[in-house]
Amino acid sequence: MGAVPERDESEFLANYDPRAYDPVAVTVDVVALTIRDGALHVLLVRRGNAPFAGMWALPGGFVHAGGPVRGDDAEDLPEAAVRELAEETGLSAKGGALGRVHLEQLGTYGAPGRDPRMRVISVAYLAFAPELPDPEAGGDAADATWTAVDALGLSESGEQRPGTTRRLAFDHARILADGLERARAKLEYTPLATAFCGGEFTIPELRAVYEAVWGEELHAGNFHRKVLSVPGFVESTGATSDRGGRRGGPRPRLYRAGDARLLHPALLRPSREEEIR
Amino acid sequence: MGAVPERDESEFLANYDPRAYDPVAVTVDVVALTIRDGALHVLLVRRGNAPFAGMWALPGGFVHAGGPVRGDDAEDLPEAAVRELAEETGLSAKGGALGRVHLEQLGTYGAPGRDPRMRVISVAYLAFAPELPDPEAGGDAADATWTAVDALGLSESGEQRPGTTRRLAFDHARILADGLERARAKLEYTPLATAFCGGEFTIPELRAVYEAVWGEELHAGNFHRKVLSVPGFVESTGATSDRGGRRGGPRPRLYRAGDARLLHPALLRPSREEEIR
DNA sequence: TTGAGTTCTACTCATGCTGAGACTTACTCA
DNA sequence: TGAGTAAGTCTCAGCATGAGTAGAACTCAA
Repeated sequence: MGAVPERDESEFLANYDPRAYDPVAVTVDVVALTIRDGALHVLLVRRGNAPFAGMWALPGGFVHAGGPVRGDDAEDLPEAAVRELAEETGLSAKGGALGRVHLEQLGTYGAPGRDPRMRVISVAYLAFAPELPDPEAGGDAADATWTAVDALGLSESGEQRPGTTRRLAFDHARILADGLERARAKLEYTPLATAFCGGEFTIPELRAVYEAVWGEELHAGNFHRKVLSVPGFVESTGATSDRGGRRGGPRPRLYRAGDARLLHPALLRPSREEEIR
Repeated sequence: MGAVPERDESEFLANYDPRAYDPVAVTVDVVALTIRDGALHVLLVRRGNAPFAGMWALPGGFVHAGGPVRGDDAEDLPEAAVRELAEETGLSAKGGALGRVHLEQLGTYGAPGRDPRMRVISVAYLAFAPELPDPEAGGDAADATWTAVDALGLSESGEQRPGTTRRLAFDHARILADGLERARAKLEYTPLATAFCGGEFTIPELRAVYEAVWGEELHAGNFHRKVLSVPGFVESTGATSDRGGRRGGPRPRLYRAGDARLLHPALLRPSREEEIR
């Protein structure tokens, strides 16, 4: 990063042969999450090509490395993640529906044998999106849909329970489980729940995000107090929603995301005794 | 992960040519941290070969992919991290000094141009170690030492301040900065500070770990109360240290790590107002 | 040997955050 | 129009925290 190579490195580089090593491929896979109908959904594509043709998978694909074969189109890892998301779903990357998604690196999965073709190292990304239009399949994907996470029968250990109809290819069940756990944790100490909402939202809508991701009901009054008391979490627009709740109740006020990057104090999920040991 | 390939995949795999893509290399780099003389130290090696020969770097190297060139020695990513750590430092991996280190994945760095040789994707690991013997250089390393983190002049943005003598190769300053921030955060909500101590330790020793990593003095009384009140953080051995503090004071009692995996409630670092916005 | 200085451990107290519940008000739907 | 629902505010008890005090045990130097 800004460091200057030594003098005699040019000679070294001229004689360097990358083909002297065993080949490895690098892919990106994206765990894209959104809230639909009050439930957490993940974007899945149906694989059109081998391996695992016909099974469901996270959107993703090979990183453009840049080099002699395909030309000098080297792309950075987050770029590759956005490109794959756009290609396989038909959603437009810049300014379009994907413009406002939060994207962060989740982890890298590289166990030998996880891809039958060759040694593949997959860098997984996690995306939080407000409600997006239905995707259109493209690229390698035969189909692409938002799928309710609950319908995938994921256990905490990263496997799908027997009897689940929509089975995931590769080690994507493990990656998705890790992504969900990361999302649950991030809601505690960052304001990223607002990334699931549109530009303006109500506190009950924000609470619905927490309830969908954590799978738990929260105390409405305490949640309200907490959100307003954490500095920079939300800021008031002064406006009021034009409708009350679905089944009655007064019209909630509208807020937008504040400028905080961390919630302090954090908004901890209730009772996680099981996870502590 | 347990999924069975479809019937006609064998034909597909027989015709698959991994060389049809631009070559990418995958490396692992390790941010190995320990406490020496009350200060946080990181393991650095002096590069013996180009690129960046003579500069300091995190221990690391290429992952053995397995395949036709080098033989079927495919290794998983954490394995590669432990192997590189052992090779470049002379510390023995299994049962030896490296036997009790905590290892976790930190993140993956793959910007085009970060390595002048070719497109290199580096998977970084973070290791927490109790006080280890001085390393012996090996492998590609011309030298290997524990270096005080404070001496590297790292800014929060992941760059070295001008005037720092020991300059880091590649984007290793960025990786190290990310590793330090991860370590600081992990001490808050996990009992991993105990991984910096030996098998038995005193509460003042544990406090010294927190103070070294956070760079802040803690209130001794409150720290003591907190550590003992969090369930599963430490358990008593019943024994007492055979010496008081360096400059006086009663002999502290000895504890060992408990069975908790998360601290609840967390042990938050004081006053981070700056980091919130 | 003694005394000054240090530190472990335990305690107190004020403050602030949290969970649980009650209550008022405003809205939807039948 | 009335029953049911939910937003927003409030109260109260319990717990965790930060800050300070105090006693006892130890090291080190005079």
